[in-house]
Amino acid sequence: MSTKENLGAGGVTLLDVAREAGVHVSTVSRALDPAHHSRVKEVTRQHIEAVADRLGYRPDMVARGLKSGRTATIGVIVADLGNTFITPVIHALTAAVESAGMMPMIAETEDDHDRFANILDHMLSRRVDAMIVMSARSADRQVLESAGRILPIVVAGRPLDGTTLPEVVVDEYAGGRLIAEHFAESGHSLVAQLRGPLDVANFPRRDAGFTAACHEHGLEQVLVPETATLPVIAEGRRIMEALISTTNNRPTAIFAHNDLMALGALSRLREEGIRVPDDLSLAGYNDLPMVGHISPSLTTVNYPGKDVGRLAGEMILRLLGGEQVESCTLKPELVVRESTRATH
Amino acid sequence: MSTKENLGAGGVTLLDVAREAGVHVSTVSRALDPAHHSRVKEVTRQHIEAVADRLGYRPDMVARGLKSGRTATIGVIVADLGNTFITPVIHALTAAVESAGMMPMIAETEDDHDRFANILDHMLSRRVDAMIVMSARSADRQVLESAGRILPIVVAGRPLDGTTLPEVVVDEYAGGRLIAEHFAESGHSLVAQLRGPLDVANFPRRDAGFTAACHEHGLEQVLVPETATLPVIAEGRRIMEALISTTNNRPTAIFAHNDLMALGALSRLREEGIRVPDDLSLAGYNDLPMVGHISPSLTTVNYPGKDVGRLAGEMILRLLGGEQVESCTLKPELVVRESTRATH
DNA sequence: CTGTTAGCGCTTTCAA
DNA sequence: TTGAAAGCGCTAACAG
Repeated sequence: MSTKENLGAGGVTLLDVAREAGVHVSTVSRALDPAHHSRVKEVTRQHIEAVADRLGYRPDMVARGLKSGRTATIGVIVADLGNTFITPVIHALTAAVESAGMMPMIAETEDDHDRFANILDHMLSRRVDAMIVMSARSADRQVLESAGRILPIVVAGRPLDGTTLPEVVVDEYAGGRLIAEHFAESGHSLVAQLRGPLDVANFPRRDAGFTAACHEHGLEQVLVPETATLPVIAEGRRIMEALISTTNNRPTAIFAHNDLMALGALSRLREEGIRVPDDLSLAGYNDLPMVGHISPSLTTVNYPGKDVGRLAGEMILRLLGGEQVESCTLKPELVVRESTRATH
Repeated sequence: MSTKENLGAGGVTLLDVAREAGVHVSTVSRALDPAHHSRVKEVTRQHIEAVADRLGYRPDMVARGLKSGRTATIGVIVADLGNTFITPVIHALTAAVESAGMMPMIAETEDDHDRFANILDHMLSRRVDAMIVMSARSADRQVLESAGRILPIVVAGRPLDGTTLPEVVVDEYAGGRLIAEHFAESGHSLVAQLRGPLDVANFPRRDAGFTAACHEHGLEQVLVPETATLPVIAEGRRIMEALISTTNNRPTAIFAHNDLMALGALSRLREEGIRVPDDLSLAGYNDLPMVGHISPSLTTVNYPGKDVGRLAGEMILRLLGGEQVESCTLKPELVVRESTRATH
């Protein structure tokens, strides 16, 4: 046990182990570092390991970080933990970076630019080795890219228009198209969107894809001028309300820009006595774990979160290894369930 | 710019600022540290701050952590980010510790003991100043308490039987009672539980409270021997299935140990053509943000996540300030919605 | 194969 | 009020 008692990591230092084992601290350092295993005699190594074990030695990553410049920590910034499409992303990226001995450090912006900037700053201060950012809004680009000149950053899940940073994203335009095509095939002719915040690139892209496919298939759109300030249940309700109260020619199918907004819309529709799908078809986006289990189960677009997470994690690892990487775009898939149906 | 280029924090060190400002690094350190503001002449301080700003100085918390023993980081361990009752807890505790300049570092065990032990180890290695643990299963107690001898730990959300660590929890026994009483008042006489994992203390307590109140009110329980391995949708389905297939006298009201399990049960019941609440009443637990919006909206027990998070954060801060703290237990509230109704 | 040495960037005595 | 100096625990040359 060393003299000072401000030690969070367990109190036992390399020096303690060295003394107890009767060798020099650098020998202990080498013996305990898998990368330098080989540079120390087998029997000393075993002896050192035994001593370290007995003393309960735990490496101090803070000290290691100061010396080596690496903290084995990946900063992960998300917008809203309540939006559960990120859960599989986090699981997969954790698994990916964990295999390299790294650990994600998750923080949440609550979709606020100031909080975003703050978190970025904190993470840089804490010297995370790299970052995976899933919370980017267009206003965040400047500060994010300047951080990108300091350490490797991968933008995941939420695309960022005009960024030079590598991205792992899903083809949102294609996703929007899928919904419109599904509506067209089901015989709808008047449709509408409940749009998410336009400064989160996913949503204008879904809008663009949906709108393009509507044109191609001769669907007419009722435009709801309002867009959600956040992609959440309450905002879905609010935009749905706006649609109900202002329109006299009611669409027969609605595309809510994500599942949470669809949930909000659904509950507002129930209050109004409008039945889904009998009176109105409704589709969401993301395929949250629960939306296949509710009534009516939700037609939606699958979000390949596992792949996004795995690829983002692998990309970070490659970046840290000095390799070049290229952005990649995954394909979404339509999931048809009960909330949409053909017109008669 | 210093010579070495392994600097993650922005590249500018205290020394750089000192040189540029024409003072000694210790003066810069004092000038930039709010706690030592006073010990440096006002005009030098302003000058130093200006230089630091111009150079884009960012403190290196790794170096600071090594020297001072504090990293301004609170480890937060959760079981499952997909279970959104934790979202408000995280928001509130973030707000609480943020006011003291600290940042939570969130990690997820996925309800696995080995992962739990690993994360604990990592966090100790990284010298977090304290930890808030919301993922404890009974098997985790040993290792958790031994960590508790190294740094302050608060157990939150999930109680831990027999622990000596301070807790911020909700009265789960009372919560279980609330549901049974509600069933009794609604005229039910044969009821059942879909129980969560018994090594997570919330669930046996809910069971005990529910069972006690059943006895008091003369309710008979159909016992489902199986318990969920995890408190998730799929397990809710599975236990519901077990109840459906083995029982010939069917209960008229069911208490699922949390909302996710209730969702699973609900979807299984729909397949079976059993209507909720017409044929069967169903209650959940936690009041997840979405369960008031689905159909039928779920009767459940409110989980005061905001308070749990705030209190846990404040408790950690007090512990770090050397104060004594006492465990506290919050009261849950019943939320009656559409999924339960009176028998005729 | 092992020991010596020199710091990483910062805080914090102790002197001046 | 400021400077000098020591050192937190560890890694990584370089010697031997």
